[in-house]
Amino acid sequence: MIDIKLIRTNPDLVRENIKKKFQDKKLPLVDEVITLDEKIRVLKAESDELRAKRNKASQAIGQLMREKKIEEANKIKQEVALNNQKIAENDAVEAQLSERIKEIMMTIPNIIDPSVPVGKDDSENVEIERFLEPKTPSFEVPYHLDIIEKLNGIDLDSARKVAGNGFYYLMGDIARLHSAVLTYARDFMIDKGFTYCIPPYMIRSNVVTGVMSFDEMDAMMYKIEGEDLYLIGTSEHSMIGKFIDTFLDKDKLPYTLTSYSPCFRKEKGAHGIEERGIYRIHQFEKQEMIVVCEPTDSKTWFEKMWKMSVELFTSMEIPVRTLECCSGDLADLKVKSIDIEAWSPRQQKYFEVCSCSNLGDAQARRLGIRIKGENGNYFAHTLNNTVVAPPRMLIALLENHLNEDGSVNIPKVLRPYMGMKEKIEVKK
RNA sequence: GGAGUAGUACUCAAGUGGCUGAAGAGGUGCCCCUGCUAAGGGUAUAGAUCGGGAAACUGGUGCGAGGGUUCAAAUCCCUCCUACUCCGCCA
Repeated sequence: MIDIKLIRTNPDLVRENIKKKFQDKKLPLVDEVITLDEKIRVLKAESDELRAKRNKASQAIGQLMREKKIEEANKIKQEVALNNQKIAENDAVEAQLSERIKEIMMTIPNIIDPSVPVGKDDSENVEIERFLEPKTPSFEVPYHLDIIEKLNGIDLDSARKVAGNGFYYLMGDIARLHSAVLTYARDFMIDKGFTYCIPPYMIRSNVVTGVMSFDEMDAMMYKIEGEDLYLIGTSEHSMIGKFIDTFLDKDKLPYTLTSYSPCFRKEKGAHGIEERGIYRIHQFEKQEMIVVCEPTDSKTWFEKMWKMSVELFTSMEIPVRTLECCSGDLADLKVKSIDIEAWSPRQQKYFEVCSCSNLGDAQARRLGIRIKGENGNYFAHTLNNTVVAPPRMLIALLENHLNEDGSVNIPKVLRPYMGMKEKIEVKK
């Protein structure tokens, strides 16, 4: 959500930005919101004046009542009643206008960073840099489910019976590896100076509507029956919710948090063949990082954050590349975003495992996250990035460390979390 | 889950319909007096947010949140949230 003042003072910048994002349909909205904004301000001024009149009249009535001049008071009462009718009418129109303005403002995209490449969709995202040499094993790498099954690491049949499609039992060493990745990633982030946090896994509806649109909510969130509670789709929901409608102390910034949570998603809609197994599921676990900082620091944090992801993955000996989101593929709230993609030896291509985003002040404006400044308050900048999201990242791990006999090598950094085991062996 | 009490500005706190956008105190800023491990006196300072104005300034909203009653609500009514105490239940 951008500042409506920006539209008042620099509508061309906003229009340019919309064009860069190939959302030309939205161009008329700029003019509409300008007109509505003018209308509502005129109306407000009128209402304010009427209210001022009423306040004065009410005071006068009080004065007269004290002096027991009841009749005079009653006369003024009648006038005020008329006044109030007009106020009520104005209020109704005002509510309508402001709702439409809000609706529009929610859809007008955030101003993207000048460094963001212009492009229509994800096909025009730009590869930035590769880290570690992508491997091409001499043998055929099976689908991740087959790798895991051969290691007795998963029971989908029982899961389907117990909870339905989209759930899993991870078993034995695979389950342990899953936890090891999370624990290692947690410690990695703590070493980077982030504060570890376990947030609520359910949130109230007012937080949900604060962090996403109705359509997103409908497509993703599970509601608890009979309660005003939803299961979180990512800990970002709880973590950003932590800051809704708050004033932050300048000297406590930046907030650098790394949170663990299970994530629950409905995942409505059809899924492709490549999304079988544990790629897209209703329940998974994730370590996340978020930063709330001074506006002047967000660019620096953005660079630091995606580099942390790269470092984390390369430390587990998984080749990755960074891919910059082009203007058209960038979500409306984002200023800039970089995906980290891990190498899949089976598919001989990279696939997304992390997404690092700088939201500028758009999210903070929408949620009322402000910093107390010496000369007035201003909105903070917010950023978020995946640390690791197993089981998905497990796919990358297993494929990259697979041996021809079906066993999987455990990267050195994970061994302390795996009882110093070096390998997960195929069970006979 | 049941019963009770409470939620006012940076903090504590007064306030049961108009004279309260908020007494009083603490805190903080400045000044004075005094002088030694202190204290006293004076004075200033009220947040947030949306408007108008070049500015001085000025209008609206605002007393946990949202509704309602009224010419007028911190004050009365309803719903919700939070905290505390007691009871019940339970990892």
